Amino acid sequence: MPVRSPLEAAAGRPLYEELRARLLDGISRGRWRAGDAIPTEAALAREFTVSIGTVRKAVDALVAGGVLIRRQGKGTFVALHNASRLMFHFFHIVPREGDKAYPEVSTLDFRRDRADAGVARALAIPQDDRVIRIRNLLKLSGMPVIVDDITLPAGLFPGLSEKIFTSRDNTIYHLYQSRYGINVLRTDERLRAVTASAAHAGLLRVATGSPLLEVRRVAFSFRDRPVEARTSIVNTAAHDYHNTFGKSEPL
Amino acid sequence: MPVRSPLEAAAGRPLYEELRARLLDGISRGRWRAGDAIPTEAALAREFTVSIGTVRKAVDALVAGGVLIRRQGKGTFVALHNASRLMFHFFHIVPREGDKAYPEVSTLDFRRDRADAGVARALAIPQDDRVIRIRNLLKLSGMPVIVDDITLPAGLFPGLSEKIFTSRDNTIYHLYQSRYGINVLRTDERLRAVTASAAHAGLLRVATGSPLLEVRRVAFSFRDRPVEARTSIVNTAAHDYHNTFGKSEPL
DNA sequence: AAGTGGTCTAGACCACTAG
DNA sequence: TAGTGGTCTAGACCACTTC
Repeated sequence: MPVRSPLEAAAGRPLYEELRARLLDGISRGRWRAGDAIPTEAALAREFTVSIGTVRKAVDALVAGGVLIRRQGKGTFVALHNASRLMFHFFHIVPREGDKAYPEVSTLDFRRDRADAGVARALAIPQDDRVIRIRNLLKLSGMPVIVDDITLPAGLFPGLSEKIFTSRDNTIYHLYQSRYGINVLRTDERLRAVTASAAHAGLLRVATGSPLLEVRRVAFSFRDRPVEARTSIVNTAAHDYHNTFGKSEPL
Repeated sequence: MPVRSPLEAAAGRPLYEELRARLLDGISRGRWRAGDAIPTEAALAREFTVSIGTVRKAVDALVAGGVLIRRQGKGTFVALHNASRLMFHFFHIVPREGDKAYPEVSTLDFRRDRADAGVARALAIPQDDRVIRIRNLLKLSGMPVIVDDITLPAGLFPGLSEKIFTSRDNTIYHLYQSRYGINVLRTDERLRAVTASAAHAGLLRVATGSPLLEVRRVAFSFRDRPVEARTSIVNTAAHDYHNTFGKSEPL
């Protein structure tokens, strides 16, 4: 008799949907951690008493959502936030001419604070809850282009210090994932044009009042839980915010 | 003996990939037009001598790409550009507070011209090729918010006149599709912050030099053929460019 | 009742990875 | 060689739409 109850045809829900939810639950509860292999398709079929075709359909959905990664001949793994995945999915600033480049990040400020109304709403936490605020300067090809102001709910990142934050050998989202088990699956961004404040103008080496691009981003993890709020101020003199919609359909 | 040759296992390509390409080809060549039903899954399986499962996998891919739409009990149809699809996929300007609203469009200018270097590159046509230029003003809740400058390759839109353009009863992309068989499947957008020119300032009722958001979009049809270049100037005083990345994974 | 897409099964065989 | 995911088949049954 299996430890887990076999899937039940819960309320008209397809079996593969139910299985997908169970797998996602297993990941978010830590049964499998980022980088781990989940059981083989045959093993999952046995465990949940469904056919392999149904397992594949459930796994397909999670692969499409960026939660799992298949490697033929090796297994199916919980997605890791590596640098290239981040660049591809969540970093949208590119040179107007030339190729996409990796930013060089320096941390200007790291402090603990209380959530103001705006941040509290974005992160779905009570006002005055503890948060961590970080200011980063991002350079592209040596030129300062982006000022990031990041706000994290302190409760989700226990023990996070400036030293840990700045000594990471990888991206920020990788740190969230490897140290705190927080996988960023989705982001929501709102953009507007603003004029440079004196502080931003100084950091980005433009005149006060210059037009800059403001990107307000909220990052979400499993169950659409907000885990980071970020405001980026971008000098778009030589860079664009770039984006495509719809899949390319190679014939 | 079928009119079309049955699928051949072309060069290590999966059958469903080959079938997907054939279906896309049939659509882009007019075998089925927008709004038409394609043959039933059983009929396609017979025609191409594959199993229904393989047909479903090919159709799945085209549904995911927005080319086809399934309707249970009725059939599978070539996607139509209706207003809600457009709003959802290709219109990203939303009020900072409140719900997404449909824009009210008025055409300020309509003329024939020759492609300059920038437009020629964006549309992949020779410089000095004939193009159609259109300027639209978009109002949201009665306020002028966006100035659109649209450039179309004239060769793709024979006989398009200001009267036809402005008397349409639906969206612009719907006109492309219903009158010229051009389905917009993908867009590529680049954003930057600019300062308002005198002309834009007047149209958008802001001060000259105000920060505005510039969106440069190229729209692509089948085979990644560019069919429209558009520069939008947006007053982001009360509106945002809004965008999400990654799928939401409801548990 | 007939026809459509939607779900699910059980299994065969292939392509890739590792020891 | 053994084990993994990837492709493909043939069919059963269900849910929805239309007549």
